[in-house]
Amino acid sequence: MVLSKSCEYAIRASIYIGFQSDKGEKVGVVEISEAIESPIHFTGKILQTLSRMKIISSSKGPNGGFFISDATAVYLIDIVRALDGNELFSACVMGLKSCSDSKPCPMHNQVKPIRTQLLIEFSKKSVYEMVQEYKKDKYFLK
Amino acid sequence: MVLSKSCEYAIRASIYIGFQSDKGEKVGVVEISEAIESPIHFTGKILQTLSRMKIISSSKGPNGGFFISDATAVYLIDIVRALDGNELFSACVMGLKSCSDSKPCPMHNQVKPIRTQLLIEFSKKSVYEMVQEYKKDKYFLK
DNA sequence: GCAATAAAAGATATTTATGTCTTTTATTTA
DNA sequence: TAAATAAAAGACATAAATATCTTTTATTGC
Repeated sequence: MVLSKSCEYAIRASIYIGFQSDKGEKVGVVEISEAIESPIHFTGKILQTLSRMKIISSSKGPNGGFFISDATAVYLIDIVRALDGNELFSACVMGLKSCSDSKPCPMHNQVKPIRTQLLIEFSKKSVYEMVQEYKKDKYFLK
Repeated sequence: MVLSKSCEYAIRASIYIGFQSDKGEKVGVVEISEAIESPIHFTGKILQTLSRMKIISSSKGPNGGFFISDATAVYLIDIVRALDGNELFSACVMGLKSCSDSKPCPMHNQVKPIRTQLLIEFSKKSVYEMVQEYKKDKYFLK
């Protein structure tokens, strides 16, 4: 798989939170996990991570919940890096310790532009944009 | 990570086996795992899989070992598919069950050409080619 | 202050991937 | 046929990812 399950849930949760924030609403973990079809408690953990990473915000207590103050400022790449780190864009395809630009593995140079492209696409896509598309029913979150 | 550890080891093992086969030699799992710096018994399992999948060949008994009869006929994509399946090229980035060409997730259309490109590169690279580069000391196997 | 709410945090469980060890089977050579 | 060799197969162990459950902390409204 390209991204971990945690990361997949994180992306979907961020979109749903962004969608609710767009309406001025905060949203709790139960509603989120129902909306994106993910395990509740596991989702809670992921939201904690996203919160610590300042990707989403949260408030406790009644009328509390998760929200995103500025979805135009959060990009897909931020979520991916927060959950899965940068490996996808940097680790050698063959798992070689010795692989580098100066001693490249057989796939190094072929994979490099592909990764760059993936990084570019992930960097271009904001949560805001994904929320707008979601509002237009262009896709589901499960 | 892009590929599983099993798959990384499988690629490196295949190259080393191809390298030995090129010299007309069969090679055992102990030598392979030393050459590619991988856990011996785990490597044994992976070689069994590659063997079942007809990617490499093996013979038991004295002077037995693993070999590749025609390295020009084995491509990187074959090894990747044998160990990791086709997910890397097909599974939805966000893990959506509903994602498809007609109801694409926000990254579907951006990721599609990238995956196609990765598939093309994996399909172009033969074990033979990787062995030739290895013979020229262009890279290490660990 | 008290009760209710909801996230944060911690402990535990399950599953999957990774790794190890032992036994079995096939082959070769003497 | 017996001994040695090496892969195949099976059982087991460990680590990491995924998932669940319980307790704690912060906040709100009464």
